[in-house]
Amino acid sequence: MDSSNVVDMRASVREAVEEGLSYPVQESPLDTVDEDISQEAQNLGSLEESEPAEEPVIEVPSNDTRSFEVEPLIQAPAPTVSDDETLYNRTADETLSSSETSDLELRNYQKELAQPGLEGKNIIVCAPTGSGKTRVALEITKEHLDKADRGRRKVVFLVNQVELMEQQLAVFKKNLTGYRTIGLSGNVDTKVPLSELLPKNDVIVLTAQILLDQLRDNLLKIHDFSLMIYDECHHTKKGHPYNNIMAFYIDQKLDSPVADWHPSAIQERLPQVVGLTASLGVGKANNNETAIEHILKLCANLDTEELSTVVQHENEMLQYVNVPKSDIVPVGERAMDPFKDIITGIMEEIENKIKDLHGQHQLKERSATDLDPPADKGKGPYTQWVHSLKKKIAVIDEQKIRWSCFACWTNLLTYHEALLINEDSRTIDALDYIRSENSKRSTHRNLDIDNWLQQLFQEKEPTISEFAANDTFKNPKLVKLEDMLRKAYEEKPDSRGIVFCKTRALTETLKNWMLETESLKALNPKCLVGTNAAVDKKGMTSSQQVDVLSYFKGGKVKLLIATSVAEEGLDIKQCNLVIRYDYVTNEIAMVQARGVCCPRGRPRMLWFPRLHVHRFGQHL
DNA sequence: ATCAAACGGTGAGTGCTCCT
DNA sequence: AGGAGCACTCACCGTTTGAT
Repeated sequence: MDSSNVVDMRASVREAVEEGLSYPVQESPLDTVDEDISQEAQNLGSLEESEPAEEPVIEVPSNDTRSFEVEPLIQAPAPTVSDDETLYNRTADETLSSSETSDLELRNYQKELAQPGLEGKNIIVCAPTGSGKTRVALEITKEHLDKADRGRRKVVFLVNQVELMEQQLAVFKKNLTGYRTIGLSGNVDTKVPLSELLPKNDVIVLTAQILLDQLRDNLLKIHDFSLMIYDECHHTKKGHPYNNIMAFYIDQKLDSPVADWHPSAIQERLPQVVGLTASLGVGKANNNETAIEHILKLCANLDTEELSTVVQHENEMLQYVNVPKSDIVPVGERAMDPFKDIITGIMEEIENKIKDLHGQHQLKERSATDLDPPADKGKGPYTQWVHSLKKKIAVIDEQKIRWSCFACWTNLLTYHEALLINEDSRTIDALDYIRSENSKRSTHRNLDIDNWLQQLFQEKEPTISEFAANDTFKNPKLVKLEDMLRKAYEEKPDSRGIVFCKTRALTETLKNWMLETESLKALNPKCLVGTNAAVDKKGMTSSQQVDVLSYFKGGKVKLLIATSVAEEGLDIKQCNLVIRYDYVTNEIAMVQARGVCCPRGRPRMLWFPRLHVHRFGQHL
């Protein structure tokens, strides 16, 4: 299907929803949200929280749709065996404890969440991570399957990551006795196509892409399933596989005449759709209208009748859900940064050289302004400029000048990257980076320029080295980080922590820094990054990931330094300290990461938001 | 087992238009 | 002139698939 079709479809359904043709989604309760949202907008982070939990609970008497505040209304009293949702651990005692929970009754608030789903409605279950959404989904699945003859009903549980598939499959297998459950993902090496597995199983746990491929190839139809559950359903938008799958659903729905849009008639042909999420998010919205629109869009995409949130038993839920203490720690930049000054000097010389070379070659009318770099090196605009410069150099005809310019350019890029490293990490890391890049550089063309460039650096190298070793110019961010980590682990030596940062390279330099720092060495920090990048680009293989995680659980590694890979889905029970190292993403990740910690001890979120850093600098 | 390619989401920055 | 809003590009991260 053409993607423009998808969009149109979506729009028309949305209109239908809004006009009340199919399901009247009441907007009025949203009014109660207004204050909260505008308040958030003023919040500096403004990501601090975005609880869609405050969304309308349609058809539930909702005179008091309250939000779960991030601010700890109640300090979590730390139940001993926490939630059954986190079954990532597969050690013996963990499995034991989870099997114990399997027979437990649903908690009241979970019953509340499940209720509309049990009635067969299309719902989105919206509750914080750790509240046991999977348990709710299980209950709905069970009820759904129990109601019909064996084999007549098929449930598909969709996830967006391979590891989640394994996690959820384990939960379903353990708790859904009497039914046949199977899991499938791109990583599972099976020659049996999904369409053949389907008749032999009652519940299938899938990564979304698999189902999407089958639908596209016409091997499966939406009505082959009677219940679809979307884990982390806030992804159901734009071109995400979830949304593409729902496009098939909506296709089928629109195929039938409007007169047939009677709930019971629809149920005959279409599966029930259940979404699970901690937070629907508000997209790029920065005001109420667009926020509401975003949420309505998601609801339309998932053909949702009702948003299920906890209202009546909120207090009970708060006992179980982890409400971490969250701090924002403003940190200034280095008061004096000789490294930056020296490197900036070198870069200016190179920039001028490029201008010269370019001038020799280029015709007059080529505007020289293109070659004027932004004043602030080591910042975003400069990144843009450097990369656009590459294109300009590439079109120089004369080979020798092009080569020379290119040599200058690669140096410039290296220095720029080094400044970025210096910003978030140690000067020595930045210096090492320059050194290693320099050693990689080929000089086989024997250009004068290479010597010139090398000399430029070598002249300054001893001075830089000296500064790098000088404690006076330490990065304040690192000083603060060390301080916090040291205190946290002194207070509770058996803590586990995660530091989130933006790039893979930064995870590496932070790890090295910790290993070379006396007070942090003992934590034995390890990096956790995604599997996509090749190993030589600081990527990891999935087996390495598993290793690191098991070390972390076992306590051999007490601190993880991770990119966004650890944000979603990975439930790491023991973790009670989360630090976002100058890394602010979006409100969903925020809510997710909050859920990563367990309620034991005193979980904390600590931010180093860039915004604050800047503000602070100005005020000083 | 490993890698690259294709694809999608996100944030940040740029340049354009429109409005005040 | 200056700001808001929008579409666009880029870099980065993630996933899956398929080839080696």
